[in-house]
Amino acid sequence: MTTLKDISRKLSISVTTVSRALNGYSDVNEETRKRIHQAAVELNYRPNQFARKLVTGRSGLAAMVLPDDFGITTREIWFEILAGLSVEFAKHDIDFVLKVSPTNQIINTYQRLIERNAMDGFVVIAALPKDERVSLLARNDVPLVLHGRSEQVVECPVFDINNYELMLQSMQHLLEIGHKRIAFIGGPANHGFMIDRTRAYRSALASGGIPFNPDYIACGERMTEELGMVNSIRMCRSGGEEPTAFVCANTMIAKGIYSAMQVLGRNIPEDVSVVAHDDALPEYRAVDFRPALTVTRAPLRDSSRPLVDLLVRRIRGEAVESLTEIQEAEFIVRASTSSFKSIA
Amino acid sequence: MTTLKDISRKLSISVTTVSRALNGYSDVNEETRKRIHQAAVELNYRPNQFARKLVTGRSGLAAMVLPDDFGITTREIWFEILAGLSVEFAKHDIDFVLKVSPTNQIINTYQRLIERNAMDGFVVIAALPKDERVSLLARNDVPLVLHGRSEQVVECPVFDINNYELMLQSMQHLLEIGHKRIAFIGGPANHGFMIDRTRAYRSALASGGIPFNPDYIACGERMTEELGMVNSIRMCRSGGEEPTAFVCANTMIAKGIYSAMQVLGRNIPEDVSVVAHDDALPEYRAVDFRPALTVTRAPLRDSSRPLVDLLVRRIRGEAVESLTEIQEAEFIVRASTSSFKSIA
DNA sequence: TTATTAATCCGAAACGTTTCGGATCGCTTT
DNA sequence: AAAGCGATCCGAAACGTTTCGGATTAATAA
Repeated sequence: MTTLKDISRKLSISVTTVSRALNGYSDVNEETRKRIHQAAVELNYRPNQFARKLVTGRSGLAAMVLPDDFGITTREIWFEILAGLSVEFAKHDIDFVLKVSPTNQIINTYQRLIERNAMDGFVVIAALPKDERVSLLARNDVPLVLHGRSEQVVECPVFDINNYELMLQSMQHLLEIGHKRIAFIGGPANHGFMIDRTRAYRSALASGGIPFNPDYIACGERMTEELGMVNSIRMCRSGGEEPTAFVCANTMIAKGIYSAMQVLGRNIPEDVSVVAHDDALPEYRAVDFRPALTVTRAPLRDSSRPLVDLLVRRIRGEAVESLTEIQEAEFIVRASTSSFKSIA
Repeated sequence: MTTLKDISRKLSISVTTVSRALNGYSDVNEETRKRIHQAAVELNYRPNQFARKLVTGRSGLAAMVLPDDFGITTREIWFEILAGLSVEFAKHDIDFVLKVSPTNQIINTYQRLIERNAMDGFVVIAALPKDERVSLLARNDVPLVLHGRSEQVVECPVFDINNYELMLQSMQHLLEIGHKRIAFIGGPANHGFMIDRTRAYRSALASGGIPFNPDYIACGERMTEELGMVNSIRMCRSGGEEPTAFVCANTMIAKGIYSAMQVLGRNIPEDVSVVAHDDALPEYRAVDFRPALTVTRAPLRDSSRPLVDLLVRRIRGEAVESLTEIQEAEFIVRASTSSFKSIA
């Protein structure tokens, strides 16, 4: 392995200057900088990360820790996130380490990692309103970026999609085309994105002059096909008035509703309209639904870059105030929604 | 952060002795070792990984690099593997780093990682007969463990399931209950596990006195439901004699066949038997198939521990010869196979 | 002419560990 | 009494970087 000293020897230039040349300091002559760079590529020099860490305190490592029961969603989704983060971090020369921990020991795992002081930063997914992970990291001055918003006033960079707005769009669309009995099937009620969307759901109802009906809202720990299936069936069979439209927190839930409607002999969109939020997973393409699914679309893949950018800027010491990014979703009307005609 | 020097100062003992005490060397008095340990926990001492790496050459990091098109299988499966590896490595105090790389740049990615010299070892999944990744790593003396067997005589630890044997078991079962037209739907033909299974497939046919029919074998790049669906339909519609049994490389393919048979109006197991190999993914439980699926079972999760054990032992310098582990699959007969009665 | 300044360079210390090569001391052998 | 030995400890160097605080030189300003 070639070191700074090797380059220094070859060129009869001090190690200091070699280091400063390679790190782009201004107090080295352009001419010698060129020679040094050339020698560096000739000798195939790679800085030793560990020597560097020892003196700078940076490790070139960022981590994410996930629960071994995979929390709110499925393996595919987690993998989608992981893959995106890995390639984005690589662009910044940061290695991405994955920690899977028993669900009830997540906090301990963070604690140990913090003590070891081996990570430059963390990405924290699926924010809770009062998130213990966030407060622990922040308290220890460990950089983190949060996906989803947390109620805490704690200072940390945040990336999120505009959950309130996208729910509003879906609702307004359904209201405009005449729906009055609109159900919402979503994820765990305590998560930030669900709070925002529920707020938007109720506010849209209110502005449409429609009273809120608690039977028309369903929350589940895991946003899967099954959740969509059982809840839509339950709502349609409860004896009261059936919903004429469903808003789903993701496309998997929508898929479950599609199956349920088939079983119940209802047609989409003639009998019931369906709208979903679409993370744009390759496995669940909204355009491939039959009928094609109307969605608010915000590809999960697109969140990787802002997440790592924010984290990297935080690690570099940028002020937290400037490190917030909210992404708008795109509203795409397809064939799964149509105006409601009372068949009375 | 507390360092060796802090402990040394507090106890008026040299840094050397503190280090040697903590690392379990024999030339330190039991009495002082106790005092040192106690001071270490009191001060909440954690060794600085980077200082250690600088002198020992070990980093406490292991990596896996995967293609961004997710190669032969699905995201769920990759995630299952990743999660298992992460928790197993953690037991050895090794951080698991995930690298996702464009498929055509995999080798470059390895190259860079090797040059940086920042990883203690790699786990390489889905062995090819002549695996460039393996030869590159081995040539550079970087420890690796291989999942699946590679033809190369290169020295590296290997973990695999006994693909030849499990295929033999499936085939013998089908032959015993009278099947003669047995199809095999599997993954990419160039992968080690497919070579082994195809060999077993043909050898079982031969020992049953049945000629090999190339129309009864189908290989695909990705072992998905779709693959099972289109190939089983194709085989049943090709005009020749339909297969009476299918052997599938995994349960997803089997699921595809189930759908196909339903579409074609064939009943399982009355008209056609189905056997699959089962990686025991929680999402595709063979017992939940209707009818329940006969399988050779070898949970993917169970491979994590042997994989990291082998790698860790290799990193510690154990001789490669002793580092091979082949796991047998369990054969479980369920309702998807029944004896073939010619309806002539 | 002398003092100032800008442009370049460099020596040495520091980061926290491990490890090599002794040193010390009290006992046992000769 | 001298030599040898085992148990226990330690000083100092080394790993490869970064960075602080100058040093040198030549050009510019006074």
